[in-house]
Amino acid sequence: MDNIVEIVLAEDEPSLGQIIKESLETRNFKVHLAKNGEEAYALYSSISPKLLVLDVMMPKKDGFTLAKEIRLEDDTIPIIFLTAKSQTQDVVEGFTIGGNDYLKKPFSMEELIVRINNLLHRTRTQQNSEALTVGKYTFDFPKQTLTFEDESHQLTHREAHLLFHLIKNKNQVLDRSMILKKLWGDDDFFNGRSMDVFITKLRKKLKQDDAIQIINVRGFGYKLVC
Amino acid sequence: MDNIVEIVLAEDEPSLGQIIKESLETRNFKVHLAKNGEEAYALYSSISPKLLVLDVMMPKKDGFTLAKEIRLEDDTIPIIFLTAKSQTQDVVEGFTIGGNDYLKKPFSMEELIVRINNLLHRTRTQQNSEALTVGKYTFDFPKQTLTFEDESHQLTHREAHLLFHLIKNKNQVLDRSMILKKLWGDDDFFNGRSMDVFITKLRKKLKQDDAIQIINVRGFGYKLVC
DNA sequence: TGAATCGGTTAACACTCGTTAACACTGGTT
DNA sequence: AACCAGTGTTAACGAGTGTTAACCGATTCA
Repeated sequence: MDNIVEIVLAEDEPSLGQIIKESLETRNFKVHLAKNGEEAYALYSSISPKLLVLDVMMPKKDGFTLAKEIRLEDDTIPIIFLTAKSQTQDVVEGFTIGGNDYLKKPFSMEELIVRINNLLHRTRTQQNSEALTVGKYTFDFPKQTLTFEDESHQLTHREAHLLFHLIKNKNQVLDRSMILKKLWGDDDFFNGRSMDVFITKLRKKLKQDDAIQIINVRGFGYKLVC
Repeated sequence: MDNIVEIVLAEDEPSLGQIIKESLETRNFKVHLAKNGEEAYALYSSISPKLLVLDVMMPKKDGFTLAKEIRLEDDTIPIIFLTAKSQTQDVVEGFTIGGNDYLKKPFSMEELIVRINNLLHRTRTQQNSEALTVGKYTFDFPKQTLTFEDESHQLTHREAHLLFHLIKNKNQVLDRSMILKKLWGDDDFFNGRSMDVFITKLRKKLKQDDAIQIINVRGFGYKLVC
């Protein structure tokens, strides 16, 4: 019932990052520290944390940009921005809709912890384990199982993630390079070919319901229709 | 040693009461059915059951009132309330302190049985240890026992620690090298293989509930889902 | 029409993990 | 001391997973 809460913290200033991490860990949070936006995204994808704390100004990918990407996938996960004094108020406030909040630097650890607990309690009521459906299939993402009538198949991690995004964007074109960056971390030739292989695998596993198709849009990406 | 557990069930809707009674009796509980609060109190007094299952809305005496009276005499006996949808969350939760729990109608028999077993097991081990639950299992970390229905198994030290962390991070990926450092002190090749062996052992011991799975995330770690 | 490119598919490969069993170590018993 | 049971580590093999390579058809555009 009382799981340890995992948090991804993105802060490019190493010593500050370390201090925050340690402070939060004394409060029984499990903190994964990233030193830029890209790292934070990778951690977010692999760990599925309960909450994100993002410095706004970071190399590689700033906090706002990162938050926008994450909101495409999950529009409930709480995000707390750490903003410098120079950030103008209205820009920051634009981002505090949804499950967001922000803290101006410098801040006290207590303030941060209070906000984290507020946001966590606000969302504790809803759970994320809803079964997704594709045609006559049922797909349980956390369990990585794909069920057709009474037969369940276990999917691999990659297959499950790819299918998850296809379903989330059902009947829309899923951008090739976006999905590559999301799942593989980088859009290069080999990763692209690798993804094509997984599309083939998913097509095989989904062909029991021939209303389902994964259509290629040459040069753009794939679209799951059903 | 393990006498048959006696339960008093108070439910004013006769057919539902009968169904619950019969279901529980297939699980080797002896169930005494009352059709209102007063009857239930009489049964409680004469039988001294190990546990009570009380519908909240009943004629003559409602479940909460009855529970308050019983608590005057015995403040440890586990009580499970059956609540209708209309009951507000906070009123119900106010009663879940002490040895209480509640179930919202409609519920599955499985849910009820899991809660009964949890509560029975918790009182057997008294306050010193809070029982963790995984699916239909109950796990007592300090005692290193894993219980499924009425069968308890002793876990070894390593098994128990590993399971503990998996449960604490339920539905999240448990980082391979982090758990190795925590339990083995070092992340090297042999320790890694050793951990894999223990994962196998835990899977075997958890396979009586096939809703529970320990999923591998290649390169990252393991995730317990249920 | 022909060249270039993209994607579909299969198979080979490297690597990680699953599983079983043998082994070593510990502490307790006879 | 010899024995034993329980626990955890190491070894070995096989299966599973994901990447790379290779070949081919399809599409696009000059």
